[in-house]
Amino acid sequence: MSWSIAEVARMSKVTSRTLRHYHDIGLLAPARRGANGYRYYEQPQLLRLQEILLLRELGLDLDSIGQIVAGEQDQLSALRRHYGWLQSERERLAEVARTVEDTIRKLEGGEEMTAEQLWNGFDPNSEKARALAAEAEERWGPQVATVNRKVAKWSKEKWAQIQQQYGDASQRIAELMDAGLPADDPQVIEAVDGHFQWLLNFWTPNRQSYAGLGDLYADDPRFAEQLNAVRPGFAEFMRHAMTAYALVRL
Amino acid sequence: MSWSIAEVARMSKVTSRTLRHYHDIGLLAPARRGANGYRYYEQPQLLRLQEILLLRELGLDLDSIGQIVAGEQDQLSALRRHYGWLQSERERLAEVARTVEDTIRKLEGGEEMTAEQLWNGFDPNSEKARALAAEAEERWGPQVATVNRKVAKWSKEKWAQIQQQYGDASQRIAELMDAGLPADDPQVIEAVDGHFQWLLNFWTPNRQSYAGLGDLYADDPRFAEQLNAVRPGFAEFMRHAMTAYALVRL
DNA sequence: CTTGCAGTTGACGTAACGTCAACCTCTAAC
DNA sequence: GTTAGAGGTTGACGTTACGTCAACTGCAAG
Repeated sequence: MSWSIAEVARMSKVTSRTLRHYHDIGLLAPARRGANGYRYYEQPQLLRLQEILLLRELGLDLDSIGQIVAGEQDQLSALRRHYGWLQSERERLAEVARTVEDTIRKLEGGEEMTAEQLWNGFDPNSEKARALAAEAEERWGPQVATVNRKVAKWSKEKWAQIQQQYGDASQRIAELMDAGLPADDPQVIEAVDGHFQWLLNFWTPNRQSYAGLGDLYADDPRFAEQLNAVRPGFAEFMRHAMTAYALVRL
Repeated sequence: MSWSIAEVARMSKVTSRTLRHYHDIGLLAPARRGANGYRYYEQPQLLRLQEILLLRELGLDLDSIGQIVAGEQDQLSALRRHYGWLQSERERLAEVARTVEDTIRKLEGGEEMTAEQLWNGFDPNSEKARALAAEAEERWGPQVATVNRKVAKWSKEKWAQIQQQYGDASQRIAELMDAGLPADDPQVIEAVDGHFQWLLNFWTPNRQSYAGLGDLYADDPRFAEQLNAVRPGFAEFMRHAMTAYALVRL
């Protein structure tokens, strides 16, 4: 039993380009090649591929992976080394983040906040956020209260991250809108998934509620104002895009 | 007043190649070019360079930096976005590290520890480490006790990181030894700096004590055994290299 | 026989430079 | 006046892990 490159790609959720690349760098050669040059893989190659992908998920580079699967390096010591690297990299990022934070504070001291800096409006302590939260609690009940309690405990780091996640998602969607794509274009749907993933930080929508949130975005002037600050007409575009997303994916 | 590319490079601690690169990508053009094609920079360029380097230290990519110094993007919102990215990247690494940790534990369950996995021998709870610590305390007194108390509080992440720092440093030195370089070669000295930096996690040596440690490495059979496991003759090489380092740098 | 999907081999692009190579220019010493 | 040495120039390749064409071939179905 042997499989073609596309079959292997589908089975292992990698692209055929990746498999060709692995062949090029000698990480995973196919079992044989057809007279036409096609690559054919068999059981042992699949097992090796699984091993490779497992190590890849751990963040190891292909070179190290190659040494490990070839038995040239001890897997355990390679992982220990990698673990140490991960820790120091993490610490480095933490230090950089601290410096960035200090810089932001210094800049904030001198400058007033501009509208752009408030583009997302999701500061949990803002008037607007509090008003929305109270209203939401009244309209949707105790679930919202749970969310409110959850997010109140988030650190400023987590807030910054989620804020940026939202910013990135709407930015991507807005760019597709700029490109003239319709709101139900597959690319737009895919980009809306970024918004959906972001929303999962707060609650888990279903088809109805996600589309409903889209309506709220366009109908509630406070939301609409936020969104249209990104691009004129963005709120309406989001409504359609979210509805399309809900239909296709939820 | 104008400066040549090498002068600017020295003043700002970047390479001239970097300055040429920044010119190529339009991030920092020189004030003028001589008839011979030489780049000449003046005050405004230096200021702009300082700004660029400051942002670079914060981990921003050159593209974003370009937009900021060109005034096309708000510095504050760019930094906020970057801060969010740093946090999510940090969290991603933490998750990967956890997975790696789990994998290591699984592997450890099945396999015996090999000599290679113990190459550094710096597990603080090992017999060997305890014996050395007790002896050191007897020989060098209360300073060692302080260090012992300090390291006892380190987390396993920190230990892994420091362990790997040591492993990397000795690996680099050993490779230079393989290449046949003498122990006082500038490249070796530079590599020994990695060992010195690692040692700073424990205590701060001076010229005498660092060279003394080198002697200990070669003379004390317990240390020598560790080191010679990396490469035969490595302990003796380290003694010379550390002595050379102490003379040149300390 | 055509259509269309799936396969092939290049080759370029990505980030931020490091590191040659081959050649030119300046400065100071002999 | 020459020469050595430091410093300048423009390419161009290498790094990571593929994505993304482009141009072409193979194979099965209508």
